[in-house]
Amino acid sequence: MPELPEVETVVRELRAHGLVGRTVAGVGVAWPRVLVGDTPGAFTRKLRGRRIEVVGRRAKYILLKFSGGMSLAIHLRMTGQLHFAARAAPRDVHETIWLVFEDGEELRFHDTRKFGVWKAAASLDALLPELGPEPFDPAFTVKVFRERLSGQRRAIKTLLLDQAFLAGVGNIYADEALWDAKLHPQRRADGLTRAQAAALYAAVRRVLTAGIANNGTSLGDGATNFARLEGRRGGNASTLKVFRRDGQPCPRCGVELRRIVVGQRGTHFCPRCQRSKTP
DNA sequence: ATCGCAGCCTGTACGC
DNA sequence: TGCGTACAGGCTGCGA
Repeated sequence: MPELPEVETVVRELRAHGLVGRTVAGVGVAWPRVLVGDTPGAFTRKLRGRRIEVVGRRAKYILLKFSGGMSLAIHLRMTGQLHFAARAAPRDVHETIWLVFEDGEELRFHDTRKFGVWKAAASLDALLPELGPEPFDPAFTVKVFRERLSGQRRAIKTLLLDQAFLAGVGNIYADEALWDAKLHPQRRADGLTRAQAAALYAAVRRVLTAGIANNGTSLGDGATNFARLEGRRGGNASTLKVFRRDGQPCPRCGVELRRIVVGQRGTHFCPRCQRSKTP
């Protein structure tokens, strides 16, 4: 569920809570598969005794850099949530892994669907898959975006969701950006005009910026929705124009919004504003 | 290169 | 109310 704005929100809150400077005294693992490729023992040996020096983000990964050149990547996937707790506080059944700090507090990972992943390694290359540019990297200009689009025959929405093409965009913000740019989700990516590519570039940044400003998007109120640190909810849902609003009127033209499937993902758009599949 | 599908899990919403 | 089914914001691996 979490996309770039949601992960960025969590990262900022981790910093604000004072995660930097903590030293790992131990690791608790209730669901070993969260570690993918490491046993709990091997994982613990990588982190124990190390101090957290930097808390950052790359794509949808939370990155913790530790003393001695070790890094930890956390991917929240669909339902991952982080929260701090006193060591003695009771554990929820959905808590799959936690760091124990020397000060007695714990950073706990609550993950209902258990898709989330924690991975530790000395190099970022070993930690992260191939990832496209960060949408807010100054080097990621509209020119770069256009160059990356060329030769891409896939549907534009599929491309926006491809983390190797562009990092951080997920289903919500892809739909919102395409509506903003007035582009049909199934348009062939290399068929966009110069102006359309520029509009999409701006739209992606605009919807992500709004998402961050509103601390992410939380929908509904079940246990499977995005929550910020400590279970707080993001406020961006009220700004969404099309996502999961099929059947309701388009905020721009009033026509009923529709839902289709593109690349096996639910896709929401306005059949009037976002018209042609082909230029 | 690109596509579709299964799989990883559990909770929620909806139809009957 | 209960039960079955579809669906979910992510990603990977596989075969075609």
